[in-house]
Amino acid sequence: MTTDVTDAAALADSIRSVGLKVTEPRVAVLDVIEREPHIDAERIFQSIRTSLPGTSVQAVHGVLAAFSQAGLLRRIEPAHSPALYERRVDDNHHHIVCSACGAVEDVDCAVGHSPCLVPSSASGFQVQSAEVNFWGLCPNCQTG
Amino acid sequence: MTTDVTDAAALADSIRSVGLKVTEPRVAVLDVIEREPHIDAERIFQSIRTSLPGTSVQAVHGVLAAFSQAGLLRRIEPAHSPALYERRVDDNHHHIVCSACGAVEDVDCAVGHSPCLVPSSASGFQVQSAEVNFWGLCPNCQTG
DNA sequence: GTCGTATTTTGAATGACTCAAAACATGAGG
DNA sequence: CCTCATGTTTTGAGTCATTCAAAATACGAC
Repeated sequence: MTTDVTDAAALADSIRSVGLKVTEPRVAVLDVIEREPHIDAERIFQSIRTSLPGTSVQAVHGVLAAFSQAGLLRRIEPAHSPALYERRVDDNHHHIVCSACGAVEDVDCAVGHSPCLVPSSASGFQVQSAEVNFWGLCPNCQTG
Repeated sequence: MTTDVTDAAALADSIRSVGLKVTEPRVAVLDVIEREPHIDAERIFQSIRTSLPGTSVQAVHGVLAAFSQAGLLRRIEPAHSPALYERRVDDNHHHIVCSACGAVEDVDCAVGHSPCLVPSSASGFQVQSAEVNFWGLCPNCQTG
């Protein structure tokens, strides 16, 4: 149910590895995202508030900002949804969101490696990254 | 500089054609978006406030909501930016945003027709639409 | 164990947008 | 052309997600 010692150590290592101090709130936040990817700040706060009384949503935002900046987390911002966070993998994967219930799943790039980084015409822009979100109905919300 | 009669009539027609009543604020908002695509509610309000004193940002939001719902406008929501609006064209084009100055340009689909609507694995989702935003540096912000 | 600095706490403030009730204008019908 | 019902806008308040700032605190290098 709760984090075992091994996991906690691994989480602490990840945090240390990007040059950040290891603190209780940070380990707790990373742990929650580990077990539930694509979660927003509010729900992270709800998950840790029992084990860390005295924490606030603002604190969670602070931790998330530090992690995102350090490259430990990836922040995704689908339309009509608060920002969601996931542990960063180096691949360039995208997301599919259920327009009915909001469920989010990972989706690999359609063709081989990041075709989405090569738009046909970039109007002179130097393309650095792409943000791709698919919308549809998840299996549960497809009635029939 | 300002809308001539012909344009105003054309705008009114577009509005009527989707079954909405033609009102001053609506014509004004559509006119602004016509000449400056990818604009947000606040800036639309700034553009029309002189010619329509007594208008408010909320009113603009109301007009935009009505237009979006009627399919007259497309609403795009890039990360770190308020919602932007553009006159809807039926093609499935995407956008490229300058990470420095925020400039937005249209981008056609990378390969032929909407390849972005066919992710490799949809995890059982019924894909309905895709939201694709590229990020990079616009010509102006590329120093050197 | 001590101490400087990074981090968290606490509380307030912002930006973008939505909601609701009252005043008003559009355009269909007479 | 005038009237009236209904669709729109106005006005004002309220919400949600997030950020900012100052004070209190904890991490971990020494």
